[in-house]
Amino acid sequence: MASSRVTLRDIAEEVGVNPSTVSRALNPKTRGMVTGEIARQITEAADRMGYRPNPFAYSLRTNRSFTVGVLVPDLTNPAFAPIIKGIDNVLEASGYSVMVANTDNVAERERRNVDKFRERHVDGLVIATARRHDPLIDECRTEGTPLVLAVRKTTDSDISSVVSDEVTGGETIMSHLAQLGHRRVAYVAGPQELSTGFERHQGYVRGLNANNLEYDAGLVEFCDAFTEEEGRRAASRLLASGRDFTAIVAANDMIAIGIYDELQTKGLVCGRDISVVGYDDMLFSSKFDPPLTTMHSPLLDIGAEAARILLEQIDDPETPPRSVKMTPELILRKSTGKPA
Amino acid sequence: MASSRVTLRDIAEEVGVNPSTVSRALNPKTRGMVTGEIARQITEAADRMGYRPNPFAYSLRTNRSFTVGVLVPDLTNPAFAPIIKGIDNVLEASGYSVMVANTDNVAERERRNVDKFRERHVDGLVIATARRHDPLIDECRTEGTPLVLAVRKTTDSDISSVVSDEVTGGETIMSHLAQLGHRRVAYVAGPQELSTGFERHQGYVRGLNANNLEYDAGLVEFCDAFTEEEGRRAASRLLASGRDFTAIVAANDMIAIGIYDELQTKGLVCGRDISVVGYDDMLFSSKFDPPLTTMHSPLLDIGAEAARILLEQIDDPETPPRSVKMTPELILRKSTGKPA
DNA sequence: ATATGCTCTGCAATCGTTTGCACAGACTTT
DNA sequence: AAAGTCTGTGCAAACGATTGCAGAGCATAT
Repeated sequence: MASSRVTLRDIAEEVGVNPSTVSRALNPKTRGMVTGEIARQITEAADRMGYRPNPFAYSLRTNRSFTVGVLVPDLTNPAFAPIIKGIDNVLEASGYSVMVANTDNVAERERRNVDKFRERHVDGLVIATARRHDPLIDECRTEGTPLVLAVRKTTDSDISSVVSDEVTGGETIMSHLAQLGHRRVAYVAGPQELSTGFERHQGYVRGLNANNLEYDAGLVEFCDAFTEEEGRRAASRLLASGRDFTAIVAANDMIAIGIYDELQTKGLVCGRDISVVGYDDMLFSSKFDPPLTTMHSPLLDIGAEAARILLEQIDDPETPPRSVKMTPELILRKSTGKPA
Repeated sequence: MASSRVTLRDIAEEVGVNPSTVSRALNPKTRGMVTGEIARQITEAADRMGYRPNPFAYSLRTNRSFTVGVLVPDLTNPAFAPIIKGIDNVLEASGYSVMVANTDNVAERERRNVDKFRERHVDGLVIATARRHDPLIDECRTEGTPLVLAVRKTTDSDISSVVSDEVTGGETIMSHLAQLGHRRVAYVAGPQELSTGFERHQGYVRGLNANNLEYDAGLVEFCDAFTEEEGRRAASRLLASGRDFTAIVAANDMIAIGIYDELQTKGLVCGRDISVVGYDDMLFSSKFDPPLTTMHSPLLDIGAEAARILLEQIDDPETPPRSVKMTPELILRKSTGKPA
């Protein structure tokens, strides 16, 4: 009675009709074609016999796999895991399965996995690894499988994406700091080839202007990656520069942690001697020492929305690309205060 | 030149042979059957034309999908994400794709997803949601798809699993505490229907004995889930009991965090007034306030090893079940100290 | 009464592989 | 030289669905 041993043919024999009739009866779209009573018998038999369509046969015939591929730089990074969860939640409800691939930020692995996804004929792709200029994404687009970018987008606007409004996020942070009285705030930027890194930095600059603070190139340091270690090094450079500042804003929470590390080794206490603000509000950022003031990115929602758009696109490939921008929210905690 | 438009038949026509010959030439196992020169021409043509086998056709014929399903309670939980990453790493290298499903600890969702995996004919399953007595797992076993349990296992020993040595882990923690001079240590246990919760508690009891400390039922509180909130409540009960103790060991880091919360609201300072130890050494446990002394669970390795065993089992279904136990490692940080 | 249309079902092809079987030709063996 | 391997290839049948097409049966319109 168990696994998909029972086929359309079995049911057909049971009921005494042709397999094609069974197929039609079981497919909602064609069910109307078959006589009510027969259709009833067929579904009854199918249930009784425990019929489960063979997905390979189905896919071979239709070229649909009810599968989508998800590409992330790091499954274990709290700034990405929620995205996958959001995707999984909506896709599971729609009967899709999600295949994930971890790329550790290496382009070659990204390409390899996208190729694998394509070979497997996934119905769609959600990619969270995009660079602002990304040949891989270009290929994907021209190649034609539905695609939506999550969190990180390309400069290209005619491709679906769902991200958070990074620049106003960055701007808001600056206003918060300005309001507290900070005049000289340093910035530890993320990789500029990523939209997140780029736009958050843009937000910083705008925030400076909006609050009549002047831009000082000596106050911004760039990281090659969104990592603790990079953050620590940047903070170290900042501190060593001898420049004067009362706050540091980080391009994300991971970098902020690195800043925490460096401040601590230098004997500075964050929140009192100097303010620090992060970005993303990733898991446990409220548990750090001190709890981190940060901009909340609605990652779960981003994932869910990306999945929804992808489904639209799968259902109707003619759907024009759609880009949505979620709004982040400032979370005030203990790492910021009035300037010392 | 692009997607899998080119089939065996195309190559066959190009080279002037029968598709079956092409199939044999391209399959390493049967390549020897075909004349060297022809085989060479075939691979050359295949490369040139960009041949990619159609996975659906392959799977339909062979019933192999080169896909494995992974079931976890929570993708975003740092105590699970690394497992998936470990699995993904080894499976990716072997050409498999991994499908993940998030179950949020709800049995019905576990079943639904396992069913889905089966319908999709995954070649194997790794499950990280098992309860000690788990009907779903029993079914899986009798049903026959290769299966390995990760982190959480059933009481059943004839089923492959890879876990960490929880009881000696728990025991070691107690020895550490005893060595510091603690005589009365409380325990906040995890769900007893999970092997982790159960065995870690067992380790606690053994550790008590090993160090000539007596068991006091009033000093152990049970949690219904490995969550911060449950931990907080348990700590609250403990504190309210009026009992005397100088340390609390938590069944995992999440619970430990909850304990931190409660201590803080009660004005107790962890590491000085009272010691706390966690379990798992999940991401950021070194960043908490204070940095958490905890038992490191080699989650990445567990995932990787689970994947390896699964591959063995897939390659040869007759392989007897294998259970491996990884050894955890105590990480000393700031949350433990001499009794106040 | 014939023509026309409509509804339902069956036939058979197809998707792209793999693989058992038959067989042709060459190579041993006696 | 006849008989018996052995090798390499092709043929065709699966695997289990979907779907265009044809036609049977019946009702309606002419």
